[in-house]
Amino acid sequence: MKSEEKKRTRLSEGARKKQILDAAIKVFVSKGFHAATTDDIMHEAQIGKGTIYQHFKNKKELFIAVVDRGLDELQDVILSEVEKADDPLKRIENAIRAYLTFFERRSDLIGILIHEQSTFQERIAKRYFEHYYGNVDRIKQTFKTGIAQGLMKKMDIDGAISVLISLLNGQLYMWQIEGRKYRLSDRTSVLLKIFFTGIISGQKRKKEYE
Amino acid sequence: MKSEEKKRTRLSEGARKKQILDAAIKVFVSKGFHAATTDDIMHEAQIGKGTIYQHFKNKKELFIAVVDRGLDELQDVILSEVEKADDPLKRIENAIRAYLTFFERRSDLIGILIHEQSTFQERIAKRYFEHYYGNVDRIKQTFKTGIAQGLMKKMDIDGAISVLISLLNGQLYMWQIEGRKYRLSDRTSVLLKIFFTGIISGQKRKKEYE
DNA sequence: TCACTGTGACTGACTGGACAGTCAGTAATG
DNA sequence: CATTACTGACTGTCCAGTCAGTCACAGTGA
Repeated sequence: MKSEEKKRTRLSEGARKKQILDAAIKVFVSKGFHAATTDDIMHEAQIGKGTIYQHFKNKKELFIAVVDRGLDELQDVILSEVEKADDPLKRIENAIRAYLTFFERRSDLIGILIHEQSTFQERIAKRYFEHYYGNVDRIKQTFKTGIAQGLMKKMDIDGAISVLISLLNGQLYMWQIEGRKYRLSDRTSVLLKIFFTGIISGQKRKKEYE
Repeated sequence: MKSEEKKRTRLSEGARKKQILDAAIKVFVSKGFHAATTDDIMHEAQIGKGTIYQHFKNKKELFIAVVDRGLDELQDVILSEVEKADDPLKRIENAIRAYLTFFERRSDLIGILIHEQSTFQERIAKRYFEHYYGNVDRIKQTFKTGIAQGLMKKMDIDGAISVLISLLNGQLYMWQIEGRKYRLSDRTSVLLKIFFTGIISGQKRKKEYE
């Protein structure tokens, strides 16, 4: 344990930043924002502490950068899946599937995203919603089309989208705190069924709520 | 500002504990767990720092006690509302309304609950679910009855409950990070409508998902 | 009714440890 | 050789938790 090579290397801006982000997400995931120390991150990345501060103003900015990278990835995946269909219902279905599949693969991001919002509320909310509403506007358009085509009920669109997003976020949330003991994507079918057709059976009682 | 009375008083176990919890929730709400210091809490409660440690092992235990008190309140409210109806659909409706109304009134608890789970995951999850599943078992029974009576579709009950809980938690979550700019209970009607009857209009497309 | 006293609830200045961020020095690279 | 990316020991700050001392109050007996 003594003959440590101290191979100091120089890297391009981008490569070094990626190296730090990769190390940072590992550490943030395993320890959480507050318990994670910059020393942990520097060891994980096998670089000096000062190097971190050449690329990121402080620990918080580094954390935000980690989150941003994740949100960008998510947005890309959803957009590309949604575009594979024209039918509004299929588009919504694709978005839901893409969302759950993405986080099944990148479950490390869940804790990070949840944590971010609870800790940095004000400052982050805005940026988060820029990301978010980029997608929301598209979803809204899809709903309008669906209603115009008579495929969906006339409804409070903002409310319905809020319900959908809540549903998806809530699913991540529960999956996470229950210890991910089932496959997230196994919930897709109940989720779709309920969101599309509800839980009530038969027309009579339905009328009360429509 | 100099002639401060230092009225040292003695209180019963219960009264002192309540005093500390009341001060603690204020401070935790306004600053968050990490930024809140025991000094803040002691000033808010107008007691000495040591007194806190006579009643709570450490800052974390104090935080958990704050959360516990909130969860107990919630459980009481929901139970009493649910029991006002016999019809399974009405029971579910009552639970949903009670949940949203409760948090509209006690919105301070939302941030606390969200934060808790993201920060203390493992340790807390168990206790949280003890609380939670106390209600979940009851909900499950209600679903079974509803299905037996032919009011609800035959479905994956665990999945459906998970969807409902996700939906509700997700709503709190979004309401919170969007800055509570609408009335939470204004979402009740869309939420009920979708959960009970879905978004699809007309029988044809519905069949694909039922 | 009052004075005295023992108990333990209460206090807050202090301590020890942790950790973010700095900066003087080191060495890789052109 | 000059430049500058890189390093990590060091510093200043912050704060949870402690504990030696203080004082409110109940109990006791005169």
